[in-house]
Amino acid sequence: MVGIMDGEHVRERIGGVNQSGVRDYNERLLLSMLQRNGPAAGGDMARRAGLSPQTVSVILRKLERDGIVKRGEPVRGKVGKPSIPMELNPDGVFSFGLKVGRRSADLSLLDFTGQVRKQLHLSYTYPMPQEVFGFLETGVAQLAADLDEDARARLCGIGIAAPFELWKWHDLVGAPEQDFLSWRELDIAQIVGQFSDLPVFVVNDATAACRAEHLFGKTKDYRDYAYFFIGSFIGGGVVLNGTVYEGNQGNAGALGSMRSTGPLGESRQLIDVASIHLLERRLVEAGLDTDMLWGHPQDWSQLSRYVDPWIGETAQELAKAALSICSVIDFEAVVIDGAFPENVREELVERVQRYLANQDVRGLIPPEICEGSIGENARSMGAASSPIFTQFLLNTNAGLSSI
Amino acid sequence: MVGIMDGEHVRERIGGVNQSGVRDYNERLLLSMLQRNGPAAGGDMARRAGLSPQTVSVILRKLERDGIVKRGEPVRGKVGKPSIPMELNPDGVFSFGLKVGRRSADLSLLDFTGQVRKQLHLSYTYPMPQEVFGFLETGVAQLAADLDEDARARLCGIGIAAPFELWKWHDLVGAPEQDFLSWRELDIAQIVGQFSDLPVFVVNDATAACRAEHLFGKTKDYRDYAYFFIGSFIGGGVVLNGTVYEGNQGNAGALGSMRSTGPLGESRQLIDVASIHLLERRLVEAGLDTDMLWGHPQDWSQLSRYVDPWIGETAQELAKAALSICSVIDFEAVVIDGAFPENVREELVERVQRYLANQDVRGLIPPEICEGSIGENARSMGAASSPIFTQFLLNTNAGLSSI
DNA sequence: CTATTAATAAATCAAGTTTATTTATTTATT
DNA sequence: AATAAATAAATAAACTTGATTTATTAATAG
Repeated sequence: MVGIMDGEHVRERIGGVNQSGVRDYNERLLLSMLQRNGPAAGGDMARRAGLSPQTVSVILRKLERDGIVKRGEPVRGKVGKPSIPMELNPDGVFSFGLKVGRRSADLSLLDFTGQVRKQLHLSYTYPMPQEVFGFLETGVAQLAADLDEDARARLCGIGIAAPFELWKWHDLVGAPEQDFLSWRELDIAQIVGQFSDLPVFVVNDATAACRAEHLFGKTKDYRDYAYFFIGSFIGGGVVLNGTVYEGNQGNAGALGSMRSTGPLGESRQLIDVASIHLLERRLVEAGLDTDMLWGHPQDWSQLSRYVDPWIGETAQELAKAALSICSVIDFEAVVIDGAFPENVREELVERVQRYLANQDVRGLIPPEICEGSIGENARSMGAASSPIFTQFLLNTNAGLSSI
Repeated sequence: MVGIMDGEHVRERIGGVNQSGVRDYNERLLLSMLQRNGPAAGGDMARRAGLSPQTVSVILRKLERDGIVKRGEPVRGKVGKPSIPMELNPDGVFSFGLKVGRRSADLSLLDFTGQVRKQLHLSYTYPMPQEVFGFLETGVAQLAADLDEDARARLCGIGIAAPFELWKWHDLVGAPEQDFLSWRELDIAQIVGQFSDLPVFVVNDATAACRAEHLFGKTKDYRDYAYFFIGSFIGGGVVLNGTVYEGNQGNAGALGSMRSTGPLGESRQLIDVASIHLLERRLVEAGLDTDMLWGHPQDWSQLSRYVDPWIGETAQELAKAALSICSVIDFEAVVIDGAFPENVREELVERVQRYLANQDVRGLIPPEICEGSIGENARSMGAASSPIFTQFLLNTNAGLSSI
């Protein structure tokens, strides 16, 4: 089995490959194919993977025995024996995902196919470790208690999505610097380890959202793309070679730090000119209630007087940033999502496309600009998908060398 | 054997792995270790690669039989049987590299260890296909004729480094648009195929330079870095996970297209503000002879009145670009090289470091800025290294799936 | 001479491939 | 409607490849 059952976690190897590495690779490959393209018969998968039908058969039967894939309905109507499509077993793997945000935290229980089975929510004025991890501890216990014994044994980890260097936020969120600095000293894995034996994965929040979009989103199947997630603060993620790329230091896709230039030629960062907190500030200045921004379901239609110009400015900045991004890596597309209503996303993407047409693209292959499809939940879903990805799916950026 | 001898070229596979894939991977891994870290004994390599000594022994003996590695002098002085370090056989593989530049083309014959064995040079006012490929054809014939039969059989390919969308250059180089457009229709592999059976690899020129630096340079062994090559026009390359990353569409590291902003807030590209052609133009405006820029060996000391301000402006732009680049991928370093004298490179790097200190690095891990070590020849050497890399070394970005 | 280490041969093990068989269908024929 | 032929899927058995384990030999320092 790929990982969880025998407690075999992620090893960082430098080097050579042996047969069990091959088996692990091929297992992950088949699971990734099912994850990405949906149910498929063994013979079909063999053809696509370039493996012999027998090999695929052996691997699939083992995965079936382990309960992480299951047989679908036989497909009749063609000559010959009907084919039996195999599919991921939704109940085969479960995972927790915690998103730590500017104003709230979400805890999701995800199944193997990316369905959010349960979700808990916590609001605050700003996040503090004790409260957040208290929420996580009780939440994990509560959600796990609702599962039957078999499902509980199939919990494969806890993913935690938080902004990079959260402790530097104190001025932005209005928290006392001294208190907030305690985030810095935190060993998250150690804290979580005190109340759970599940493996813990800490990820950048926007990278988590990117992973959710990549694994579970409806976006076209691009091999390489950059991803924006516009929340209180804008962030980004990067997909290379069909796999989310976190970066050697875990800080790839820090697109909020892209340089922009103000009207007076002064240097700014994207985070200062293309984030929802700008819109929020304008609402505050206008004496309006900012809770309208974060309602469930989200509806910004009452705010169009403030939202429309915000979309315009944000789109302009995103268009410029998109091209700089594509100078570094020749992404096929730039995908945009965020914690806003769908019609806002749609409008934003359309405007970016329009601005892009007027940019200087010498030396570049201009990317397609398209909408993400998950929205606000992307971060906690992406957090939860990290343990699943690491233990069951194929990282095409790591080769065999670091499985 | 990895490739050349049995004429087995690069296949793009999508999928699964079998035993021969494993063998190929491990062979490439051992060769890459020798390439990167120099001679090493089998046992030592086994330890580092995490393979059994036996496996390494078998592979090395085969590579030795094939003549691409050879035994070094036994190392005595330690207890036990002396170890026999293995090393790449310089005469084991040869490759041609053609650089097509703004004012000249270079053809290099490279050996397996990266030594330029022979080099030919062609100058022009601007490059035209017929002249360039004529030079390549006669040059390849001439250099091959100088080799003995065994060495000739070990030629593994022709790498060609040219700028992206060369045909769009006509206004920059002062060529008649109509003539120059013929570059566009060109099927380079087909043209070269008419006079040579060697496999042909076309690469972006700056990416080629980056590969030369990565394989043969003295730069510290960073896992991920961005690379600038400043020639007539500035270009870039990208190293991810210890391997040069060309990009899905072959246009990764198009750093010349990074956006910059002029004093009036107008949008410009790096290529317009950080290239040697700017310096050249100023020399022309001052009525000076631009040949001083391109002499061999290069000496710009007479030009300091023009060079110093150029360095300053270039450094400022590079510092800003470096941070945008590191927002996309969390590179450990930014390496700077170019077709200029070493003291210019040194000064430039120092200034970039100084400018970087004043930049807004919120949300980023600031990269180290350091000097490349190869200089002008990097592009043709890098071009020549492409066939060697593709056929003998390990692409850690491709996994096993696309070897 | 002994302890130690390097290199490699022989036997073993793991995983993919090839070939052959079984099974469930559809399609053609009677 | 009954039956045979063709086809395709799935899998079992034998085979092949390549890494690992264990044992042996070689060379050297002390």
